[in-house]
Amino acid sequence: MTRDVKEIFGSPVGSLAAKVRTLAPSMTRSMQRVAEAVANDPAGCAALTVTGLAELTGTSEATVVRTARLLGYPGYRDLRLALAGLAAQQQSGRAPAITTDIAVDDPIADVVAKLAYEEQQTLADTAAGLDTAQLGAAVGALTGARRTDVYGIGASGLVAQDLTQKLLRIGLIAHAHSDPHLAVTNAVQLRSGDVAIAITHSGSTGDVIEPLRVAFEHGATTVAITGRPDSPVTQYADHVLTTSTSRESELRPAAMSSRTSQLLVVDCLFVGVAQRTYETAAPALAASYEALAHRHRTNPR
Amino acid sequence: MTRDVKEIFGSPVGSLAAKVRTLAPSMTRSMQRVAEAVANDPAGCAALTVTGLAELTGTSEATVVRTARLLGYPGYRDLRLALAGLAAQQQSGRAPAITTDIAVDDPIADVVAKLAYEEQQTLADTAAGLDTAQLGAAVGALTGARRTDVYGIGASGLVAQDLTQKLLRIGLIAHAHSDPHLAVTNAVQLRSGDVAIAITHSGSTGDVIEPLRVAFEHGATTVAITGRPDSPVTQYADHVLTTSTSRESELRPAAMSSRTSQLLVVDCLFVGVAQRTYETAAPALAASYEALAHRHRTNPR
DNA sequence: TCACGGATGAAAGATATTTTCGGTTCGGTG
DNA sequence: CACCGAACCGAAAATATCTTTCATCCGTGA
Repeated sequence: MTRDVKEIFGSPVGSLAAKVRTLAPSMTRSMQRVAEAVANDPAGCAALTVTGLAELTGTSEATVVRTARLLGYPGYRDLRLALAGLAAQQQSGRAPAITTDIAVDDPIADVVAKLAYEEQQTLADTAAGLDTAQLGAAVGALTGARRTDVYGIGASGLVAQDLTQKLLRIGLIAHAHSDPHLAVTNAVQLRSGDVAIAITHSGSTGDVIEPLRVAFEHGATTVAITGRPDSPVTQYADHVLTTSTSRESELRPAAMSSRTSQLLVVDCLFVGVAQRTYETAAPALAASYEALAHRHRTNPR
Repeated sequence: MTRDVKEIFGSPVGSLAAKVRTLAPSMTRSMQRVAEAVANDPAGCAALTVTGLAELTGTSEATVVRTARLLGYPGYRDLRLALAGLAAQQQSGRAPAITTDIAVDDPIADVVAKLAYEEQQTLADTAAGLDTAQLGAAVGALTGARRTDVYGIGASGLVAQDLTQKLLRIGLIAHAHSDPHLAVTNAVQLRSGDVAIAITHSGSTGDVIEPLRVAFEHGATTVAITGRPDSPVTQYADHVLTTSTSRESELRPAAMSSRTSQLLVVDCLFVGVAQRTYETAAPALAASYEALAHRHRTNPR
């Protein structure tokens, strides 16, 4: 046979349409119909069986197989796999382009995509902007602390609790305070060697600044986790950990991205401390996991 | 026009590895072997027939088909097509970034980078795996609810509180419960038209399942947010929202990524509800922002 | 130890793909 | 105009592949 059949299985599939055009002249009428269908709608054809494609093009299975052969595949099965790949590439090629704000009439799928994208963005920004020296210093302070108090209100209060839960798990003594009065009352107890952490996005939440100030004045090592590195809270902070602030919109208040950002910082603190106290932290983590096992119903299998 | 660009043939293609991770715990040993082979080498497996893959993994055809089913495909044939698509994407697109686990002696900068990367991964996986139909249904239920109760314990308890805070801000009546007894006591009060949401990564936390069951039996619409779509909690859930499970390591327990995942789902719920009740939600959001203004010290430049 | 329930694979059954083969069309030819 | 041959085409048989069923096996808990 003089025509040189080039093996394209495993080579870029993007040339399929071109190949169809090249080979079209040497095809019989029915084969052209099949080839055309395949070139026009790879994804759709990938979903069809030989019989289906034969019916769609008004031809027979044999013709479909012959066409597949002509296009360089061992049979229809392999053409179909290649089509699936092509379809996937086309799909992924289309950039989601989710740069716009979330709109009131966005379908739910868009909401998911946009939120996920924005939170990813927030994480990247936070990681990029985080001062590792400050972080390291904060970790150092936590590692040697006699006790640690964490202040946060509203959404930041949950982050404070999250940090506290984690620190407790590795054997540190930590408390979260969201009641301003109790926070101050406790802050008075702190002294050198203790750590106080304030979490506030705006950096100007009085109820959180106040206990930090008291802790600061009593000699505790103070840390601020805030999105505004020039805000009042930093005034009383030995170490400032900056969270990133992303675009906010009406349907996505700042609290949402700041929470993501704060949690990343908190996780970094936790892992940092766990590293430095690995000898005690690892068994403590294992133990707390163990202790909870019986609270879970037997796993179905 | 369908907005689900990730979907081909009804199954998300981009998240296969994530899906394997999510479902792995509920798989039998042999099925895990098959799933692992598929996740490790999509391209290679796409070239194999059922029999071939069965031999490769040392199992039987039946097991391969069962695994394909579990992964959400009608049969092996469709899994194979999806694999071909995945392979094409991987080959053409970016090489999948491989990160190592966080090690005890990683410098702090690496810790930040790895954590941020893994959380981003978790977000992407969650978004890809989230069933928008279920999400939409849950949003619909929340929108018309007389009242909403949210159950969560430990880290999930914080997520429950986060959701509650948000819903309250847009004028819904919502409560978070982390005390199992109080939760059940309150669940008894629920009736048709009310909504109960259980948040549990393992899906088998008895203290969270119990109130959901009670709510379910009293006619409330029930929602489960869990990383195990086949776990006991789903038994009493009208709508199941699946969070993704990422690789966990000693220094990065599962709780960390599950929290990220859960929060994304919660945010989606919130935004969804806010969209549908925009007329009342927007002013409510503005009002709550307004009310807090005086609690912040005047902002310095 | 035994009984039980789920996990597993061998083989039967169903479907899809490939091959075979004979009918049909079409252009050329006597 | 009748005939011939070659290529085209599709129905159906043959084969490969996938799916389902069912008996066995294995681990588990009493």
